[in-house]
Amino acid sequence: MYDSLIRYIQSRAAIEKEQLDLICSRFSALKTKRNEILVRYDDICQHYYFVNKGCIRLFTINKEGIETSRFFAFEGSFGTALPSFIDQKPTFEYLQTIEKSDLLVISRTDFYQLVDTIPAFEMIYREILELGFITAQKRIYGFQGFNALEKVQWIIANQPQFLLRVSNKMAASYLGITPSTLSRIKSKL
Amino acid sequence: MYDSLIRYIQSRAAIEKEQLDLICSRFSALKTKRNEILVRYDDICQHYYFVNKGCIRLFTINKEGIETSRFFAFEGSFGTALPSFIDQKPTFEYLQTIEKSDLLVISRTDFYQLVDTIPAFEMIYREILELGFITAQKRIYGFQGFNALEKVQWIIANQPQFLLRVSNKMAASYLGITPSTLSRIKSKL
DNA sequence: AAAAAATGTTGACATAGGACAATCTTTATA
DNA sequence: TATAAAGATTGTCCTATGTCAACATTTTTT
Repeated sequence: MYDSLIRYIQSRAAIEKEQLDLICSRFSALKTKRNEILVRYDDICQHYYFVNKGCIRLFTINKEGIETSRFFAFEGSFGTALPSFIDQKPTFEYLQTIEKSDLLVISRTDFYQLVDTIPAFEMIYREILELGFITAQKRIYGFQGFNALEKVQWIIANQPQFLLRVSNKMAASYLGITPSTLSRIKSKL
Repeated sequence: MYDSLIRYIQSRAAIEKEQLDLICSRFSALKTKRNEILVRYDDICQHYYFVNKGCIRLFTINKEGIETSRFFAFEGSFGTALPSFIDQKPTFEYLQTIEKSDLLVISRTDFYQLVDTIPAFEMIYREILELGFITAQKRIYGFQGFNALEKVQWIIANQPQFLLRVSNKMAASYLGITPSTLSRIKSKL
């Protein structure tokens, strides 16, 4: 059950077995259905999730009812409504599993307790933040000035599995284009 | 000289005078001219900058010679070419002071040494990353689906001083619109 | 398995904002 | 201070992509 998480940690930091066990002991298993909502608009996010199997999606719904996908975490990666998790303010977004999924969950309290007591875990969190920051930067500046075709080519180059795993509608809303436009572009590739 | 930096740190973490002095001792003063380049395209970023006075800008120039502004740091904040600073890969971007500025500079080596030895400093860096992450998210998702007018309104609401401090050209390239469009919008506000 | 709902595709049309160019204004340089 | 260079503004025109609608396909529910 913890195999993937252990691999994740060991590939990023040298750590003793005892501490690794301590970390794992703070995560519990959670099985979810397709389209199950984990965090709602007004919730304050209290958990960090690790995806063993499936996929979680972070998204918003605006006043016109249009969904915008913000972030996807696939197998072997962490995800949550991070701004709310950090600041403990309402998320103003939704977190869901878009497929039947196996997750590992840790509470915020336990998470920060591990961050504060296990240097290797602190380092891993710092790396998640650094990487998240860099990814966000690339997303902003990669997309700045890109037209629809270039955005699609970018996502194919950077996350080859993305268009295969995610519905057109979700993919389009992630790329900031309409499903019609994405459909037209795909037919010409 | 260190007043602003000390205020920055003390407002974010409880810290003893001794450690505060140690931190300050690792920063040295740097006076720069308007449009002085601090980091070039092929450089690997080796310094973190704190702005006492003036403003630093991070930007790129694409193959057609068009500049895109990525980030601005004004008085009392930190800035650098963070992805390169973190990963020690070429920046592929430029860092400059857009006005005559007074900066404090710390080397990467000293910076990470402070992160690893002074918990309060580690916490501040983590906060910078968390905040940077949140800001980047807001920038992405705030702008996703915004038209030009909404982008301008957003920047006025979120960084009121921005349009006053920064040239039209730089502001437009930050917002991902042309100077013409920005000009037209401002005339209708 | 049938019916209903959601999603995907494709066409016709409309429009926001980019490209380019002509001034005007501010800033830099000699 | 004069001249040159860079930036800002505004007009005209054009294109990428959005909107809306019709139909096709896939998924969900009964």
